[in-house]
Amino acid sequence: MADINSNAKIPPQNSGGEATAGGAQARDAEAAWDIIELLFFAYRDFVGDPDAVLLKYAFGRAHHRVLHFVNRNPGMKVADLLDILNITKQSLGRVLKQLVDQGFIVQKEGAQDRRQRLLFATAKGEALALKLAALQTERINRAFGELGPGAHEAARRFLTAMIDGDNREGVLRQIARADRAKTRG
Amino acid sequence: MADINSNAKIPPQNSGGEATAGGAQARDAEAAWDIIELLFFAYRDFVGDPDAVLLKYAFGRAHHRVLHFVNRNPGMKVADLLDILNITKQSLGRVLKQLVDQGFIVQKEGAQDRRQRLLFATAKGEALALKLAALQTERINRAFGELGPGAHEAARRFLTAMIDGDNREGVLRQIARADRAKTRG
DNA sequence: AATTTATGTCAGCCATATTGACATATTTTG
DNA sequence: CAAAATATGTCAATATGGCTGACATAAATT
Repeated sequence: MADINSNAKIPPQNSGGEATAGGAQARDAEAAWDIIELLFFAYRDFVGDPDAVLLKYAFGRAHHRVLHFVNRNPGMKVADLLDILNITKQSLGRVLKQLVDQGFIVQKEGAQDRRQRLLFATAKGEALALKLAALQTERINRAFGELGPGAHEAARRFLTAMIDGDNREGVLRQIARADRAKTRG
Repeated sequence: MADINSNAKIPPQNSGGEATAGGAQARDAEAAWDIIELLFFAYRDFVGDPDAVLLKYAFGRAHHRVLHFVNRNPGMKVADLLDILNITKQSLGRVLKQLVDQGFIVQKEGAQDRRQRLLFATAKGEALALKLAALQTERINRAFGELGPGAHEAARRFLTAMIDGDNREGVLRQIARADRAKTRG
């Protein structure tokens, strides 16, 4: 299980009588198969939502990731973005250049440190970022609507607990900071 | 936000005083930013676990996905796998061939329909699939351990609700069927 | 017998990632 | 101040995992 592409239907199974070729099954009883697979399918659908919109701009998911985090963290450094995305600067380079060239992101020289190229979403970039987030929010709110109250908090707690322990605080701080950044405006 | 690569630390933010280039923020108040980003980071760490193991076999996430579903659904048809992964047979071909050539998966002619090449994990393949699932299960169980009882059920409900409505039943059936398949052995 | 289905394969292309080397400007340090 | 470190960018080559289109084969269905 890893990242995924997009949607697909679960096909009818042939459930034939053939036995598995392997021998040793039984002690995988405790494996959390349900969560592993639900996470796979849920995430697949979740990231699939924006794809149609991105297609119209000839953008891929790489662009989405960059735009999302830049929009959420106005003035972030290139190095910070690289750390969040965990890609090389060469990989970021191409995608970022396209976003800048097409006016979705601007880079401004750092005030204290003029080597830095701080990243900002333009109005155009923010509009796209919000459109994409709205699609995903729609799915999330639909889910919370189906589940009872408290579902949001439960999901937040579950997802937080799934993050690497040594990184969790940083993530929470980052989310809180971004919230502030985007709320004050 | 979309699929991701692997781990990375959240860097300190420069939180500079620069204002965003865009103008319109404020009505994104209802966007579920927290869930969007938590899902991103949680999934990133979740799929990152197996990467180190896969590296030793010179396998990628594509191999993991194939091996996972074949192991969970012994005797599945190639066409079913294509539908679950939502890739083309040409894409599957390369990865599947490597798994077959290296003895992780075997293909058997269908009994009723001899055109079919039913897929089975070998003992070797199952061992690897279980090893990878164990890593992910470890993370999941750690999370459920931190949260109280009922966390498993809550997570299951949340993730299920996040799946496309028209696909949800199929996913649940698929998971249940796989559980049966691997339990009877 | 003709058609459809399940699968495989060849060939070429694209997006996104990688490593390594090197360049430039700026800040920090000895 | 000179040297070293840092932030960023860029060139080139390469790998992975997707894609489309075309075509092939065997077996099932009509």
